[in-house]
Amino acid sequence: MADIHPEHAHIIEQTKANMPSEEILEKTAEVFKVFGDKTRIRILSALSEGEMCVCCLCDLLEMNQSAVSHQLAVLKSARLIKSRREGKQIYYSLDDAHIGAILYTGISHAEED
Amino acid sequence: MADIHPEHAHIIEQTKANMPSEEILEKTAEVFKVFGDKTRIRILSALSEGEMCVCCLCDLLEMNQSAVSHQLAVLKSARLIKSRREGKQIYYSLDDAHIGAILYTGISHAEED
DNA sequence: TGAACATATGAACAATTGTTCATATGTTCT
DNA sequence: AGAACATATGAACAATTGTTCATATGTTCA
Repeated sequence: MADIHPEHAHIIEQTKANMPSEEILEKTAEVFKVFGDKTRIRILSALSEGEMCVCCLCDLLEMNQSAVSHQLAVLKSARLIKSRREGKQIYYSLDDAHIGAILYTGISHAEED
Repeated sequence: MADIHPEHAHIIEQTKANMPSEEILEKTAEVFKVFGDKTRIRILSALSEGEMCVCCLCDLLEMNQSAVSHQLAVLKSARLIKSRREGKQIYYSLDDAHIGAILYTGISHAEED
């Protein structure tokens, strides 16, 4: 590891002071981690069009019900989606508009170049 | 797996038609995956203040040089950061303004509630 | 109440990931 | 050219993750 040049010491302190807290950094990484899976992106993308029940998602994604439910649980515990029951079926939707915005930003970035 | 109700079939087709391509969905997940690590979020957060050399990052993050370089390589191959050499040192910075925007959106979300 | 349906959940396994250690590459200065 | 410095990279390992299979929970309807 190299010695720190005198003129760098100040920048390091400055940057350290401006960094979000460890707790926020941790939370931020956790949120992105949840977005960082193709199956979950597909679910979020579908839900960005409106609420949908589990069986529809299974059909849409062509995945078995267990795999879909597991990912819905991950998304829900991260508060990216919410659910409501209607009879036997459970409908999922994006938790708030913010989620759609994050998703859209990421998709836009991926669509470039 | 349940049968699809007739009124759902239409929604499924509609949603499927509006979904980004598999390639875009894949890319989107990959980008978020790179954002989904605390060390990398700390690096990106630091670089959002301006360019920084590797040894400064090591000092700032209190991590060894190898670990930092490995993560810089991940960030660079995902085109989230770029580098420039100045003598013996290599300075890293965010690849474009878009990256800062995505980071900021995630941090803002984490800061809520 | 019991059968059929819709969804959730636990265990297990392969695959992926982040860090460390050791070493290689590339630059500067004498 | 050789020494010192700054960074990159390969191998190895523990830890985490996504899916599958089997089964549990909760709801509706006869």
